[in-house]
Amino acid sequence: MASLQFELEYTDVDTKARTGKITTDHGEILTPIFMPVGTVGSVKAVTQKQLSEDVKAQIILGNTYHLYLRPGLEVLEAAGGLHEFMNWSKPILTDSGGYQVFSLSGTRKLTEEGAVFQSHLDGSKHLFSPEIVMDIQRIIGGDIMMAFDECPPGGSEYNYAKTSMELTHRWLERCFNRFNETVNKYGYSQNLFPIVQGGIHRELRKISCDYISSKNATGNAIGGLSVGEPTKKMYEICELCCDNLPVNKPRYLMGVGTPWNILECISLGVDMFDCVMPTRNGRNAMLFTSNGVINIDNKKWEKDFSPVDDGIECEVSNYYSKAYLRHLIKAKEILGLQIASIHNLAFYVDIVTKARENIIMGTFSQWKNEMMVKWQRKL
RNA sequence: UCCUCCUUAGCUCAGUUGGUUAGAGCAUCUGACUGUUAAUCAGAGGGUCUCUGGUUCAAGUCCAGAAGGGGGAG
Repeated sequence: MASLQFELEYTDVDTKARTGKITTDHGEILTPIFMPVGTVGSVKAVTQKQLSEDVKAQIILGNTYHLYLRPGLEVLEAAGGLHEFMNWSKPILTDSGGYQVFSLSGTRKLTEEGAVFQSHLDGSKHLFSPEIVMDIQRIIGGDIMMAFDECPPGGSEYNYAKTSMELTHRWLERCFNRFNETVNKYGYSQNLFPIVQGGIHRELRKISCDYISSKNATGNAIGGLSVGEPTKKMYEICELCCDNLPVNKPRYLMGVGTPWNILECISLGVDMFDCVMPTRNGRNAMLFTSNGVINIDNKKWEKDFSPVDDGIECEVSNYYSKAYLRHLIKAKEILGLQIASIHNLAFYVDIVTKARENIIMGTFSQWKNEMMVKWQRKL
């Protein structure tokens, strides 16, 4: 079984956008790609069949911290890994818990050794060291494992960002050591992606990019963005990172973002995205559509029997009406959450698919501008 | 015909012994949500307290009528 391969295909003439093909033991991924987030082995409100057939997802995420706490490693190992456990035969990427260092900062302690989390489920304490996180991800069995990093808040000043980045780098060394001295458990290869940090400080990001690149990993990630910094800053740092990471390896921008964030960052050279927004905001009645962003909760949709979105190829989006979906959401029916989530995810996947097509056709820049104008128009 | 209870926000209702700008839930509308502790959170608008008189320094609160409605007795 071979490690992940990345084949760079087309590069846009006007921007730094590019298309490519990632090959894993669970199949191919065409880039740019958006990866639905399935934290606990479930993309909330969406079945695996719907993910494949309606959303057309090529790869999904799982989360080390959450899966470790529940169902736990015994169950995951007995199941034969997360693919088997959840019946998902396409690629899986597992986040390391580095984001939880940020999002659960109130219930964890950081040391050189690692992070001690206090479980949000029962209050019990758990050490996440780079080594332990590698071991856990071996058991979960994702095709792509993420390095254990510290994700500092977006506003962190230089000194903190520097200290944090250096810790992340030392942890990275330990991650690779452990990764290299262990093997996969289920017969297919796993890959370890290191993560660039450095906050919003250009010089730190440059240092981090160089260090991360030196690991010669099969793919590289940009972390620590979309965590409170201004959007302009995010783009600036994202561009700097893309410029300083290997050209012939996939670049994964973690946690980003809105559809317009994604198009912008594709134009800067990002290949892979993931974000909770389509599912979480969908559950909160925010719909991303071909005609703009709408709040399906509003009374104005009460008698609008037109499809949720007929501008994308998704049966669910084409089939159900806005009025019906509004009714379901208002009535707090589970089906409403399902339709909203499936639609938003399908829209996200559609956006990156169209981005890919336009890059190949050489019309990316023009198409992107048209989309940007469209999204500013709120229905 | 009599007795009794009710009438406060679009809806369903709280409003202590009469005492600051009359509250809640839902609904409506705004925000927020970016490697998920979130089917969540935050906020705004909206009321001649059914009407007419009266008592009182002061009435959604007390009194008398009227109107509409619920229940009961003939």
